[in-house]
Amino acid sequence: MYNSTLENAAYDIISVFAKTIEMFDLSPLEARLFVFLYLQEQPKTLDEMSEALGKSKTSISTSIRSLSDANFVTLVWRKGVRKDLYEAKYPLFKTFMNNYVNKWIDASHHQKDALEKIQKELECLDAEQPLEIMDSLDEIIEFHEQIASSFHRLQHNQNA
Amino acid sequence: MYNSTLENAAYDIISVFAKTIEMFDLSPLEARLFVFLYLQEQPKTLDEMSEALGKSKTSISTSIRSLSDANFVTLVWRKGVRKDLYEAKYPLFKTFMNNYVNKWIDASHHQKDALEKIQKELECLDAEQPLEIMDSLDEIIEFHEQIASSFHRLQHNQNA
DNA sequence: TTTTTTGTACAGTTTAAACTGTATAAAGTT
DNA sequence: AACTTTATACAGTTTAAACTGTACAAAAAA
Repeated sequence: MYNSTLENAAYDIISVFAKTIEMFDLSPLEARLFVFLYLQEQPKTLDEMSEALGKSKTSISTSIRSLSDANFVTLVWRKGVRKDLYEAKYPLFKTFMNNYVNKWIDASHHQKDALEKIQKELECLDAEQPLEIMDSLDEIIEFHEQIASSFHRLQHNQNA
Repeated sequence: MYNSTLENAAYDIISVFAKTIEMFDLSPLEARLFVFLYLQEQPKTLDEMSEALGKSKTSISTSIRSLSDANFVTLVWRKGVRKDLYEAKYPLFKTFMNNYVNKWIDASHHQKDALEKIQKELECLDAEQPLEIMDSLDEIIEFHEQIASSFHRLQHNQNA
């Protein structure tokens, strides 16, 4: 009875916290998986995660790979243990916020470049008549600069 | 030929810019729709948007409603015109960043409340043995506080 | 080398999201 | 009041995402 309440609490924490983690652009399973690992004392194997979350091993494998690629979890070696062991990266805030902010900055730079390329092509056209679209394009490019600089600032303030 | 190049440019701008707008949690159609309106001088009707984007009127109707609910577009009245006319909200950055930051702040507060409720319930249990999960829960709650305060700061710095 | 263990590729299934077309209610026009 | 016009509710279809199970390749154990 006591344990059951405790397990319920763990389950509730996973459910709530996973919702937050999803906001960092992780799929529901990736989010649950990360949170599960975060709450565990010891690194876990694919089979343990599969068992604990009630999902197929394949599903866990693909999800844990995404998490690993994004650097939210790390593979851990233990002598004598053949299976892959994964654990959640620490600390929470730095790990997620850095990743997230970088994604925004990279994306806004990339998009801005694409827009400036279009802008150059438009300038090469008949420059006589003033094109309203050029003004919009300026605004849109500035919008991307504002995004980049905002998230840049967020990254700096992060430790404050 | 000239017009065609210009139209291509407009199409490219819509495609690129819409990708950015999608990052603010808008669906692909919602994003294209907003960008289309943004590039137009005059407010547009459902039929015009449907025609321009090659989507059904129903689809436009539901998407424009979402945009309107989120305050990214506004209904405009013109005397003599019976159809609903929509235009994009200005300015870009303020409109989207405010909305986005508020979504994060609201969500992190809401999630934090849910976690603190779980925390209280856990405290009411047998408080004798130190539960590791309580420590994790503290960290997780702090994580939510850090999210809220970061985005709060982002909102303030926004005008700088 | 043969056998076992472990992670992942791949094909197929289930589930959910996006979209369409018809029907209808509400409002405008005659 | 009868007739149009316009937006949306709803049911059904298409498209994409999530997930599963079998099969297999790489590595370890025998």
